[in-house]
Amino acid sequence: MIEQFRNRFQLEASKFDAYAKCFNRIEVPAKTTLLNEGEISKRMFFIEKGCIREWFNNDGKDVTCQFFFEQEAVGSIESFKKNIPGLTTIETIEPSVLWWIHQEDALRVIEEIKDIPRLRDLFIDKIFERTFDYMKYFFSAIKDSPQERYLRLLAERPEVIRRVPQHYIASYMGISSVHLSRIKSKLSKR
Amino acid sequence: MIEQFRNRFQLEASKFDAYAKCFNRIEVPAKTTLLNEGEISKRMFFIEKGCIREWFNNDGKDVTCQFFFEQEAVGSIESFKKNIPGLTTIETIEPSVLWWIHQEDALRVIEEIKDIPRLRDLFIDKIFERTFDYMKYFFSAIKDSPQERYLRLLAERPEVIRRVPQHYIASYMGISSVHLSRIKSKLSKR
DNA sequence: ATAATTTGATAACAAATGTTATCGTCACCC
DNA sequence: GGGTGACGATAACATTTGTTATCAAATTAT
Repeated sequence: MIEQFRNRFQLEASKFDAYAKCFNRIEVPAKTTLLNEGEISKRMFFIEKGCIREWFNNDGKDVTCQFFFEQEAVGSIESFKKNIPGLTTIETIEPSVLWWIHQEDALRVIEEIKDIPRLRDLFIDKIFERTFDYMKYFFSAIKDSPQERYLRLLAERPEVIRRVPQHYIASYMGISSVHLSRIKSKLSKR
Repeated sequence: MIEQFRNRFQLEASKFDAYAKCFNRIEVPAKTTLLNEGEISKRMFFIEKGCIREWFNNDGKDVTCQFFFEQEAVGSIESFKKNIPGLTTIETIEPSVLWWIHQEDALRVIEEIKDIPRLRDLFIDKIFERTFDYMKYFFSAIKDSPQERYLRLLAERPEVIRRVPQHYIASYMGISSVHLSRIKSKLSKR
C-alpha cells in the first residue's frame, strides 16, 4: 500500500516518510463501524482490501449514500470541510484491511500539497471528478427509471452488484428491496 | 457587474483590466438559446439580470438539470473539462442581461489564478461547494419523497419556485408536471 | 451440528406516480 | 381585439412502486 503511494505521488523521500508515519494499518471484520456521529476525533481511511458503505439515518431508516472499494479513500475531504449530509456512519461490508489517518494530519498534508503544482492539479482534478460523479448520480436519479439505474450500475460499477448485499443497493438507489428484487427477476426472464 | 468583480477578486488593476476585456455584455429576450450541441466554440456566461435553465434531451423529452439566477456563472467549468452529461443546452427563461467569455479565455484565467494562493483557495472552495450541492441533490433524490423535495426547494431556493415555469420545475425534480400540480394542490389545502 | 441471523424471492394488497385528455386563464403578437 | 400558444389545474385510468407478510436458502454464531 505504502509503496503504491510512493510511486503514485513521487515525493522526496524525507517528506514522503513524514507523511507515511501518519498512517496506521488495521484489520477489521465485516460490519465494523469505523466512524459515526458519536466520535469526536475524525479519521480518514484508505482501503487496502475490502469494502465499505457510508450511510445515514433518515427517520429511522438507513439510507446508504455510497460504497467504497480497494484503493479508495473514505470519510473524505467533503465531510471534513463541512458536515454533509448531516453526519454519516461508515462501516465495513466485508472483512477489510485499512489504513487510517487523523483528520488534522490529512488537512495539513492537503495544505502542503497545494503548493506543489503537480500535486495541486492532481488534487483539483480529483475534486472535479468527484463533482462529476455526483452530477451524474443526480442526473441519473431524475432522468432514469429504477431499472435503467440498475443496469447503469451493473455496467459502470459491477463491483457494487457483485459484492454488496442487495438491500443496501436498493437503499442506495432510493427504492425498496422488494422492488429491486422484482427488477432483477424481470431482467432475468429475458 | 465589472465593478463587483473588481471588488470581489482584488487583482492588480492592469491584470484585472486584461481580464475585463474578455467579457462581452449582451441583452437577450426570454427563451433564447445561448449554447447547444451545435455550437463549436463554447462560451461561459455570467448573469447580471435574468434567469437561465440548463437541460438535455433524454429520449425525446427535455430534462432540466439546473437553474441559474443573478450573479451566477453558467456553462461552467465542469462542462468545459469534460462533457457531462453529454451535451446540454442553455437557454434563458426570462429576458436577461449577460456577460460572456470564450471558453479558452476562461481556462487561461483559471490557470493563472491557480498560482495566486488566495484565488486558488477561492477556486478550490467553489468547486467543493459545487460538489456539496450535487451531493445534496443526489441524497435528496434518493431519500426524500417528491413532496419533501418540493418543500425543500421552496425553503432553500424560493427563487426557483417563484420565477420558473412549473413544468420545468417538475422536469428538474424528475416527476411529471401533473404530479407536481397535485403536490401543490395538496399542500394548499392545509 | 444446531440455532440464529441475514439475505433474497415472491405474493397480495395499498399507495404513489405517470399518461392522456380536457378546460380555463393569461400573455403576447399581429 | 381576436387569435395563438404557453401554462397550469383537474379528472380518469394505467402503471409503477411501496408495504407487509411468508418462505427458502445461505451465512454466521454458539
